[in-house]
Amino acid sequence: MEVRTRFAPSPTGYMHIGNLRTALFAYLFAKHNGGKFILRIEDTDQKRYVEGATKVIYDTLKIANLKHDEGPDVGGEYGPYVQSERKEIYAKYAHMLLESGHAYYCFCDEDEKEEQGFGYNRHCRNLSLEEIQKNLDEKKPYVIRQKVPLTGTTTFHDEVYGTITVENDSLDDQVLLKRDGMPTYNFANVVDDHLMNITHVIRGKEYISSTPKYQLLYEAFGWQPPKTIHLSTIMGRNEDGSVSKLSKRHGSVSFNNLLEEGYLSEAIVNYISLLGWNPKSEQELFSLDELIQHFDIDGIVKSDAIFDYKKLDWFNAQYIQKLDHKSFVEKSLPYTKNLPKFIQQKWEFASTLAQSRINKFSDIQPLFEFLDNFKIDTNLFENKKNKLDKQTSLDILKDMFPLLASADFEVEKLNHLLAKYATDHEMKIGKLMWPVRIAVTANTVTPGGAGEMLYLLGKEESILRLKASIQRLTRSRRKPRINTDETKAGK
RNA sequence: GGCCUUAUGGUCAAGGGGUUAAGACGCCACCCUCUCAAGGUGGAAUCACGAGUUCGAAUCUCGUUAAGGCUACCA
Repeated sequence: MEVRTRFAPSPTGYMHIGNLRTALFAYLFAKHNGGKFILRIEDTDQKRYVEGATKVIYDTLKIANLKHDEGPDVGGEYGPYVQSERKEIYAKYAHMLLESGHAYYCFCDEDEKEEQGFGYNRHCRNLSLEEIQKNLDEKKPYVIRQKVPLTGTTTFHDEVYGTITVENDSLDDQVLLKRDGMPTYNFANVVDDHLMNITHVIRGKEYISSTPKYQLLYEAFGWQPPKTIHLSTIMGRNEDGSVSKLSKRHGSVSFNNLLEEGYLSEAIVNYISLLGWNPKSEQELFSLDELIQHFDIDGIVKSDAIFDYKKLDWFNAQYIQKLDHKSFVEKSLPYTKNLPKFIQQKWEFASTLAQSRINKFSDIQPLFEFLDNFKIDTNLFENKKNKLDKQTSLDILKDMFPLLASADFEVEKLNHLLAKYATDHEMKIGKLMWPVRIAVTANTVTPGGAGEMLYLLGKEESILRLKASIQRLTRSRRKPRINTDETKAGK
């Protein structure tokens, strides 16, 4: 039999990363088994209708490369694939249950509950035919509830959690059809999964508790229930150390936000594929095709996983480094808008410095923006490793200055010039590069070496900064003369 | 509260009676190096607790604890 899985999101307007992971696993399982992956929109809650929300779902699947074989937008022989368009179907099946005694009309108010807090008090469970008819004639609003057995147990088998049995008296008479005639998720999902020939239901484990009720529904209809594969929850670490379901307070949790921050879709997919599943090998970097090839229920982990942004960063950095120059420039360009002009103009070059230095594209801004603020601190010229103090730095810079002033500002030429100067003067390369780099950037930490920084700043600006540094160095040397005498005396 | 589920380093996790308890991220150190990255090498760090079964338990059983979920006319 052909494997058919489905992804059944409700259109909320954004795609939670946990949801995307469910879609991924459903897709991978179907494709690994040469089956079909179906998209169904679960929009039975009309109060929560969000404009444009289905588009978010289509876009997400498209960007993540999870191509569905059937769905509202691509069609298929089991449509319609939007639940709000299937209203009559659910009504029909609900009435079948009514007739077979597995469901009943309930005319209670919406807030009718039992005092102890456990579910509905079953007030309407045993209404006489006359009472029901009377209420119906009076056009009293009603819902249809599932008539769950009061005794016995219900058992189902989950492909990852194993066999689970519950007492029927712990199950409530859940609503199947709402007052507005729409089905609840709990009912619609059973009807649709059957009608759409779904063979494997893959969903979050928060549905485990409801599965016995679905099981009862399948039995009432005389249907063969699909196999279930429940997935652990993706959690987030709270500030106080506790964990809870991944939500906004933990960071970006929607696929879109992550994309905006500059994570690559492939990296996100790769990372979340390893959350709750392991390939039983040491491989960690997987393309989607490789994921399809290796995916296996055996590797699904039962315990919850905490989303680790640091590890996502690592995956993303791996994917970024693999990008060829052209695509890196292309993808990174939108993140350079607020950078100083001179860097934007030289982005072709600056991007090569960025590529190995960022985890995500939004790291670009902080990487380069400091270059716009030039505030020299003469202490930065002191560097023990290169045996540099202010005086030697000044000497080097002054000596070097005319050479740079007449130099051709190309990276290779600059680096060559600098290197040649060092060897000519029997100087360690670092001893020369350090003061030059500091002199033009006013920073000890820069995304590249002296040559790269000079080139990035351009000749005019570099010369200006060089002059300024020399001036400041000269002044700082003059003032505390008494102190510097010591070093001179030592020579 | 009731019911269901889960429990190996900080995180993802392998291992399902005998292992020096893999690997990855992160962290630390070193190497490379004009700084920062990248890359390389190495290191610290784990079986929630208590009983039981067994020659032997991270692994099987029971209990405890902790965490999460469900208990909606949400999904």
